Amino acid sequence: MFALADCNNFYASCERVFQPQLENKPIVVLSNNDGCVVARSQEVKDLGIKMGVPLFQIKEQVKLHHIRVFSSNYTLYGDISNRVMSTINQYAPNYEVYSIDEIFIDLKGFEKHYNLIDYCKEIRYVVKRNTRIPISIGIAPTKTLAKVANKLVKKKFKADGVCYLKTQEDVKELLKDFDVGDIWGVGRQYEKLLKKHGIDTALKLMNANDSWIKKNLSVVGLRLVNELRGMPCIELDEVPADKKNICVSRSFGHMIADVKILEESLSTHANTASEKLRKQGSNASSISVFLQTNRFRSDLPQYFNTKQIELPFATNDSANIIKAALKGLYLMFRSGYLYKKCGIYLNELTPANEVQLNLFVEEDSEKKKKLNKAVDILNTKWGRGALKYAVQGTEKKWKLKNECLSKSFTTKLAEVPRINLNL
DNA sequence: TCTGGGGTCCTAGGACCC
DNA sequence: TCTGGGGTCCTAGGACCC
Repeated sequence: MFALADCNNFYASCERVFQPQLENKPIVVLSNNDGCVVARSQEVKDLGIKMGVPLFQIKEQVKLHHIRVFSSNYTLYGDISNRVMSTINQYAPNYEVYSIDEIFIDLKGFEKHYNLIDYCKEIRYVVKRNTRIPISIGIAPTKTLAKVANKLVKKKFKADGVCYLKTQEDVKELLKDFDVGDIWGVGRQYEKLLKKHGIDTALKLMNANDSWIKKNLSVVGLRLVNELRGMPCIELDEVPADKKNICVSRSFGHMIADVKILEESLSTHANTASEKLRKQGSNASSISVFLQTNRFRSDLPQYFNTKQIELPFATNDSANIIKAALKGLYLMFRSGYLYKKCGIYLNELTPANEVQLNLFVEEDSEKKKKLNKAVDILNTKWGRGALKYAVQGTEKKWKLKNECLSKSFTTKLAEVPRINLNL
């Protein structure tokens, strides 16, 4: 038996934690660069504002309904997420943190000692009490059904906050009018295909023909169908696997023509990517970098390019990776364009303790490894970017737009809320 | 004016081997 | 006219997730 706990309107709820005056007020949270809506409070969902719309397209509604607008504050959301997760895992030793606002927990055997609905209601109550974040919980025999149950809480059983698909009859009854496109693993393309063939509900998908599913939706689809039938095919992933690729990219706050500023931006992304690589204890054997103009500006000349650079040996040294990234940049760069975005991928990741020796090139020295370690420790202590490479520059002319950023209430001493007491 | 970022898995098809 | 059979590895592209 699994449960999926999911934070309601997570980013919007985080903004309310230290600003209770926002309770019951419409809130949207924007993507990086204050571009698109990536999170909405219930009030905004009720207004019919869709996920992912660009802010400029809803300017009128924002004004009309006094919608509070926030830039995304991942420092805050990440910290609140950790608090929610650690509260929940006190109730379930086996769990998988699936995303910033979702956690699967293993409830196998719990039904012998507890009423599962009451147990999950208590989790909800304590999470709300400890963190002020409202959550919903779906309980079912497979992860896919737990996802369905979780969605049903929001659609049908909001007041309960918990939905338990206990028997096969419950499942059939509730899947009967559950839209096939709302199932975990059915995206836009599969939804279109399934509906074209008359499979428009979860129940119909559950009863679909196996070989047709395998042929059209591959083994992934077949697994999904079996999960709907109550046959667990997707296990709890308790230890997150090492990343196989690491990507760091950002749009610029303004369009950029100057290669000097591109150097600063790309080397900063290369440095961040190297930090991530060291954090998971891996090396990269090759990187690729990309550079692109603003694809929405059809009035401007467009350019996109990407370059793959083989590293002489597997490394996680920032200096090596920055050097390779810049080499790629010089190969790609063409003057006369206004650029909007660049980024780096680290590929062919291998464990850092298994470096293949190269007969002709000397691999990273102990000295370099110590240097990176020291830099990482200092940046952890004093904040990202406390120590950086000169090529990263100091002006950050390329930096993101985030004009509506709330404070880092829980992670920056200077921004911790103050309370005046008149005793 | 203005349009996000970071991942995974699977399959088909080509290149190559004997 | 007519041209085998079986396998691996790699990559690009397409699907999905948050």
